[in-house]
Amino acid sequence: MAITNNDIAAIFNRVADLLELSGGNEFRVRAYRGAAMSVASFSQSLADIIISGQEIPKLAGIGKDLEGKIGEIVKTGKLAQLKELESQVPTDLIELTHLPGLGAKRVRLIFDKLGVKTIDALEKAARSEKIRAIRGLGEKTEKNILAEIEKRKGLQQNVKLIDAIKTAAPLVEYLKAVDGVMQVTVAGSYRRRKETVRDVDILVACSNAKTVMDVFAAYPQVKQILAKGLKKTTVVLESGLQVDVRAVSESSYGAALVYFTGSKEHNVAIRKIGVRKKIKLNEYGVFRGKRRIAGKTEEDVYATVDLPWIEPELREDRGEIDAATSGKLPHIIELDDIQGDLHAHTTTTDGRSSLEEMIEAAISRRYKYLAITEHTQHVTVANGLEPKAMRKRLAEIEKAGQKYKEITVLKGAEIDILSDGSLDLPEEILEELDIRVCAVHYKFNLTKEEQTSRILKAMENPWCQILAHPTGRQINIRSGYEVDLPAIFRAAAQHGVALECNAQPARLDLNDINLRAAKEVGAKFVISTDSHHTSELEFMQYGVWQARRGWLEKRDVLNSQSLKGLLSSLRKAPQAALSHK
DNA sequence: GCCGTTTTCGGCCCGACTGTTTTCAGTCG
Repeated sequence: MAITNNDIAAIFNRVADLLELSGGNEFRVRAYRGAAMSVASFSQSLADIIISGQEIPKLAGIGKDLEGKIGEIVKTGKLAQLKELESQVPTDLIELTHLPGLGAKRVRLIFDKLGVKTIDALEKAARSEKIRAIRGLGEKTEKNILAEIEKRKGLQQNVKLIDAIKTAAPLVEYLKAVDGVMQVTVAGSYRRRKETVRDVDILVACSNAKTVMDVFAAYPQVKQILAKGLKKTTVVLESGLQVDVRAVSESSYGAALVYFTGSKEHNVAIRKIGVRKKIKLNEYGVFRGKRRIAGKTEEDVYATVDLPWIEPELREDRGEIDAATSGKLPHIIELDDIQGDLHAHTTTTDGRSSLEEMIEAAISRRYKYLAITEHTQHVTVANGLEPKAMRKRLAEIEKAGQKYKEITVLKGAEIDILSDGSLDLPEEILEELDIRVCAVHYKFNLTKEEQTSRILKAMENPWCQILAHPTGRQINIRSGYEVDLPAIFRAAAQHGVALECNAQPARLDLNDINLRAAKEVGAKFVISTDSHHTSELEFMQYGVWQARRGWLEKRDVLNSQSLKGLLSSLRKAPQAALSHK
């Protein structure tokens, strides 16, 4: 089993956790965590690079020592240093540090004094009031520990971006109505458009921070106040979502926006540039000595470290700072670039809007084209169409399409990839289609090798033009099938099969890192909503956000082209079939 | 453990809030 970058990152993170618990040098701990980040966000497989005998490229935060350790992990699957640490520090303690309010120091302290290693033992110790007896801890800390253990039992997952947006919208309006409030922006991972968010960070520019804190804490949906100060308040809403509100003056708004948008790693990276230039960046501004030299806008703040403004979706410290320094930031795609949708269902299969309703909804979005892609027969749960019914449906789509001058309706199908890699439609029907979207819908539990060869076989089929939702994952529901994605991406580039960025907010498949990895090997993409209702055409925005996080530009995305451009860029249908058309 | 436009040694981003203790350490983002 090949070692993935994520495996290496997990080992480094575990080393960091154990080093921290053993009281090791905090900067050394940080070095391991930084290395883990660096490895995890690197788009090529380090194992592949090493096994093929190439040099490991220079990665940020990885020096000679850690490079050697990556080699050791790839070659042996293990790290001797980790084994050594595991024999010295009880590994159970790592889980305790994940409890909010408990870090390595306190976990170690409680372990040393009471021998507590597990959550259960911790709960017992807290209930019998043994925690408060430890010098440096107290009654409040003990109660907080119990509260956190209780909360854990009804564990809150990261929420999907769409749910965070729905929750935040009324709260933003509520805060905007407060006297003295000038601007309200949801920052954090929400503004970076991550597929899920752990909490919602709201930045308020105002002249009366204390009032804003009081009014926010009194928001009717607040279930619990976790912290409340003069500038910052943290609450949990009834929905379980955590919300932070931070208030600053208008003159600091740009600096605060940079700080509060993150990511943390991006901020650290630009602050380090600041340190080299003898300036200090914080949420109030940029300072040279005591003198404030910027802070009102984000552009001003970036300019002090000689960087152009960087799109929030790129702020992950995954190379955007180097790109910005060298003037090579990508011109990432925008919603307005999208000219049509290539994946949509209707009431004939598992959709909830009629063909005409879907077409009219696409027209109202000013699309130039819309592909109707009903399921094929194997997907029985979605009322997939047998060849005969599919042929009838294609005729209906063609006829309906002729009624509309503003848009071209493409006859498509979402063709099931069967377990042997063949396509779920006979050639004579494949030939009638304008667009062929292929996807896996069952047998998720094949081995990685079986699943990979199944999908590769489908991609080698000359009729396969688009691979839809390539991993099959659903956010917070299932992780997707095991498949060799780098091999899929290479095949996509080689055969000219476009990879779908599925815009369903629960799919967003491919994800950001995979989109970028596929782009780097030369693959092309489509962004499609997989709509089952007219209202879902709006999901295009989510797909575009994910694509932006994956550094995709207009030229990478085929449905940003005119109909003519799209059709000439999609993989060509087999010549033999075309010749007798 | 990494890193270098004052450096190969001596730094390593920066501030808010909490709880504890009485001036600050720990945690978090």
